[in-house]
Amino acid sequence: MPRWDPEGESRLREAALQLFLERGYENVTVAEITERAGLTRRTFSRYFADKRDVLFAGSDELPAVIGDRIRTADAALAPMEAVLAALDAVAERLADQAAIAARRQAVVRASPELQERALTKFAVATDAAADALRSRGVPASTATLLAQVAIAIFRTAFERWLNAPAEVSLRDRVRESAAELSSSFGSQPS
Amino acid sequence: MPRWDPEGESRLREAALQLFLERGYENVTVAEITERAGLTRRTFSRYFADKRDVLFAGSDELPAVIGDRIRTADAALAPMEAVLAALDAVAERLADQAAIAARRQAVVRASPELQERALTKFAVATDAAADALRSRGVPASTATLLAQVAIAIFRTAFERWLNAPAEVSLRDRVRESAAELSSSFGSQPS
DNA sequence: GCCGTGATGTCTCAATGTGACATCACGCTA
DNA sequence: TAGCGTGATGTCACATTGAGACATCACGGC
Repeated sequence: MPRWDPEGESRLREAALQLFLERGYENVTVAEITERAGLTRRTFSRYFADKRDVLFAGSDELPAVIGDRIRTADAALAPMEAVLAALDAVAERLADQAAIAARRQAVVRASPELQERALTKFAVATDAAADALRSRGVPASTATLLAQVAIAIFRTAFERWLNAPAEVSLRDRVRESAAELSSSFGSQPS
Repeated sequence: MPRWDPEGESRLREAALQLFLERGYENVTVAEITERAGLTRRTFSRYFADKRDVLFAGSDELPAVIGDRIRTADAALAPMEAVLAALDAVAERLADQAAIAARRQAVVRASPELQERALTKFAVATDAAADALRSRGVPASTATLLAQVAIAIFRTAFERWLNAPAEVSLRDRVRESAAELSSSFGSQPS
């Protein structure tokens, strides 16, 4: 491959992650990323919609996984049960990604712009879950509510897991968070 | 005021909302907004951090309201109860804003870029609620979880309310959504 | 051995966000 | 009443981004 390596996209992702870690997202220019990757600014735009997207490529499969699992879950399961089962599936997919996830999260945490994009990624997953719930017969706005709550549970679990990946599995963190929320509704003094 | 009316900011907001409704967010340029408002592009940047912000100005007080209410809620209330009480307060603040909110939501719904910013605004409210919960002694990650769920409840309630503002009050929609979620946890077959 | 296809480069432009500095109106003060 | 400082606005310039139009080059199939 004289003119270009076949890994243009992954080289761009890696170069971007490196530069972001070195100098911070806002202090890195697209031209610098492509320069390090040996490509051109125009080429960057062909792989990624915008500068932020270079960090989130690959996270587009999780929403599909969530939707599938919810749809194919045992029909006897209550909606929330089906959602939690789907989160288990996602947790297994991410089980070996702790290292990469931590590196990326460090970058995201330092940049409001990237946090904003991360929220849209969560929103895409939320929409996928909500759609799947509706196909199980859950009313539209109820489905959205449950989906949002599910993603909230997962985000909490994911964060706890990243803080100590070796101690408790992501899967167990999901169950822990769900149980915690459930008990917040159950024990209501007054 | 010969050279400039004192209402520069509000004129910009109104001009922007009009133009967005007329031609869609992406097809409107900052220069056009300022032109309609009788100002300059540079002045726009002094009022709003970026083009999206012109739609969300004024929504910065709600997080403070939420935080205050959670902090000042009866100390005997369970965390989730305190949060729901705070949502009641926000609901009352917005009770008479249905018309404006609907107009703005129409614009946001049509633009992914604006939806992204809307998510950030929700995130700010979430953070405020989480901080307040922590000051009540709720563990950090539990506080974040409950705050996210609270905002999810509110978003659901808000959407239902906008669909029929005259039928059920926003406050009652909040309670309705909360009860719905609670029962999703309560009735778990198998 | 040629050629189409696809990935990449080059050139160009509109739009955005921002820094530096000028300008103008207003209120205060002597 | 004149002058002055302050704050809001305008003017100019620049770096960066995202995208269209077109050229270029390598590879695989015929």
